[in-house]
Amino acid sequence: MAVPFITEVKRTHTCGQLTKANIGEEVVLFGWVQNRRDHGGAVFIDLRDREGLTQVVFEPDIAKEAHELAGQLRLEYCIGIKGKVASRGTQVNPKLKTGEIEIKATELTIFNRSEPTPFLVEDNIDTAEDKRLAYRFLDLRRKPLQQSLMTRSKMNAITRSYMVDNRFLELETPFMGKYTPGGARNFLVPSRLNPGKFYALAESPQLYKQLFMVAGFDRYFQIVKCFRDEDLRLDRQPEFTQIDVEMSFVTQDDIFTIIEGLIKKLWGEVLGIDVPTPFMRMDFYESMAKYGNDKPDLRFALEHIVLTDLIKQHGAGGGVPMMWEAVEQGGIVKAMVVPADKPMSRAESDKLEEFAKQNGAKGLARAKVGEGGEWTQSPLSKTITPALRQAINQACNAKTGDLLLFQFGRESLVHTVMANLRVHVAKKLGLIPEYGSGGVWKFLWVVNPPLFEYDEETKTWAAAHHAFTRPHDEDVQYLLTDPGRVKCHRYDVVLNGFEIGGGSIRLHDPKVQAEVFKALGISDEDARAKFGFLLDALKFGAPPHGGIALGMDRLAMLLTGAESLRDVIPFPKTKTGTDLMTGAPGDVDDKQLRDVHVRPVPLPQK
RNA sequence: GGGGAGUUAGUUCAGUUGGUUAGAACGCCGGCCUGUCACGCCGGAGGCCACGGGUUCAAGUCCCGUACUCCUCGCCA
Repeated sequence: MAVPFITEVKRTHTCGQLTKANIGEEVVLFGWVQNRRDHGGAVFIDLRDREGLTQVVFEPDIAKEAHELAGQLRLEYCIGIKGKVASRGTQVNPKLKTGEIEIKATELTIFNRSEPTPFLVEDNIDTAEDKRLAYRFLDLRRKPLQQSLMTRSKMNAITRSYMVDNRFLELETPFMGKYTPGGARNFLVPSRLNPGKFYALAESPQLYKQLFMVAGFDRYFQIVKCFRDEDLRLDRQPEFTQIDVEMSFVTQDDIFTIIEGLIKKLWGEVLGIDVPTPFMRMDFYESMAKYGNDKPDLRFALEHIVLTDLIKQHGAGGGVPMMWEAVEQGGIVKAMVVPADKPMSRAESDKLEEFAKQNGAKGLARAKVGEGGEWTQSPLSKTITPALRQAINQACNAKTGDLLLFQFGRESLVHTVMANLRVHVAKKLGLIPEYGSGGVWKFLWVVNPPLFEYDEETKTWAAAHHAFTRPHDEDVQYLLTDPGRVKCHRYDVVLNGFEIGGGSIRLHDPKVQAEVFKALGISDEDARAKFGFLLDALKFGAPPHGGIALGMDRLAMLLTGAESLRDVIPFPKTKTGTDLMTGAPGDVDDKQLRDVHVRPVPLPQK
C-alpha cells in the first residue's frame, strides 16, 4: 500500500522546474515544507528545494489518505510527494517560476518531521546574526544563501575551465609550512613528532608558487584556502579562499590581460554583464591623493583636494593656525566638497563630525560657501584671510551652497579619515547605485606603489608588500640612498572600493635581491635563516616570473550583492573568530596537550 | 589593544518622568474552513527583561562591572 519513496519511486523533477509544458505528467518531488495553507478541505503546501518552490495541493476527493496526512505537515518537514501536474487556470502566482502549475498530490510521505525552528526559514530574514550562525544549517536553507553558494560553485567551475584553457596547471601546495616572519600573524600547529616545534598555516602559497616557477611549471593556479590570524572585518575571515596565480616569462601587462579575461568571463557567465577591458589604471599616489586609500570606489566622485602646498604658501599668515601647524609638523591638509545640489542639514554635517571622530579624527572642520565665496557655519571663517579662503575655494572649485570638509594632521590619519568620510558621505547622499538595479562595476588597477614603507615605531624601512617584489629598474639606484622613492611592480585590482586581488612581478635577480635585503636591514644570515630555500632556488636559473591572487570570497560577495563575506561562506566565523555552531575554538584535554608538547599559560588576573 | 552600538517570549520589536498582572506581530498548540499563495476566523500556551553587583520604599527602566554579537581604528607583506 505504502508507496516506496526513494527506493523505487525516484525524484523526477526539482521544485524549480515544472511549467505548463508539463501539465498532465505524473511527477515525484522531494523537498521541505516552506509554507502551508490548510483550508480543511484543501491543503496547500509550498514545497522547497534548492531550485525553487512548487505548490502542492492535497484534496480529499483525489487522495483521501494523503490529504489526511497533509494535515499534519508543518514548516520544514522533509517530505516526498507524487502527483499530477495541473494547470492553475487563472490563479497563477507570478512570483514563482512554477507559478502556472501545481501538483495534485496522490501520495505523500513524511521523511522527517521538524521541531519548530529557532527562526523562520524565509528569504528576507531579520534574525540576529549570532542566532543564524548558531543554526547555520537552517540559515543555509534560505534562498539567498543557497544562491550565493551555488554561484560560488559556478565561479569555481568557470575559473578552472578558463585557467586550464589558458595553459595553467592546478597544483597544490601545503597548508602546514614553515613560519616566515613578516606579514600577517600565523596560526600555529604544534608538531607531535617534533617536540617544541610548530608548523604555520599558510597565509598564502606565495613562496611555493614561486618554486613552481623555478621548477618550470610555467603557469600555475590554485583555488586555495589561506589562513591569517588577524582581527576580522565584514570583508575579512581568518580562513578565506584565493584564486592564486603565478606565471613565468611575463610582464605586468601579461598578468593583467589574463586576470581581466577571467573577470570578464566570471561577470559574463554569472551576471550576463559585459565588463569592458582593459581596466583603467591608476597610479598609487594619485589614488592616495584623490581617494585617501589604494582601493578607491570610482562609482562616485567626491574626490579629495590636497591643500598642503596651498597652506604652505600662505604660511602662518593664512589665518588658520591649526592647518599651518599640521603642515609645519610634516602633516597634510585635505578637503572634500559636498556639492550644493545634495544639500546637507546642519544636523547631518554634525553627524559627519561624529563619524570622523569615530575614525580617529580630532574633529571635522567645515565651511559652507556663501554667495560671494564667504564661509559660514564655520569657526574657520573668523580667522582665515580672504586670500587663502579664495585660494581654497578655487582649488576645490567651490560653488555657492557647497559644504567644504577639512582634515589635517598626520598623513596616514588624514587619508584614512577622509577615505572613510568619502564613502560615508556617498552613501548618505545616495550616490552609490544599488546592486541589481543597474549595478555599476568600476574595475581598476592601482599600480606603481612604493617598494618600502617607513615604520614610525621601529624607525626602519619595511617591505610594503613582501621582500621579493621587483623594483622599477630606474629606481634600483635609490635602493640604499633614498628607499622611499623606489616604486615597484606591484598591483592591486580594485572593484567598487574593495581590493579584490593583488600581486607583483617577483625579484629574480640575486644581486638586486641582496640590495633590497640590505635596505631592509636584513643581514645575509637573517635572509638565509628566513628565506633560505627560496634564495637557493633563485640561484639555479630561476625564470622571470610574477603573479597575483584574487580574493574569491570578496569576488563572490560582490558578484552576488551580499553585504558581508559571511553571506558567501558556508560556515563563517564571528568577529572574534569563533564558530557559534560548533563552539570552535574549544578546549582540549590534557592528554592531547601533552601529546603535542603544549602547556597553556594561565591568563593574567585582572 | 582603542572607540561606538546592541542584548526584553522561539523570532523581530514596543515598553512613558523608576510605580499594580511586561505588550504586539510572526511562529507554536487546539478548533473551524475546498482555491490559498503574507490564506482567514475563534481559543490557548509561552518571559530569572544576557549575567553579577549597586542606588531606591520600589529597577526591564538609573549607576558600575562581566559575557556575547555587530560596526570601526590599529592590524591584515
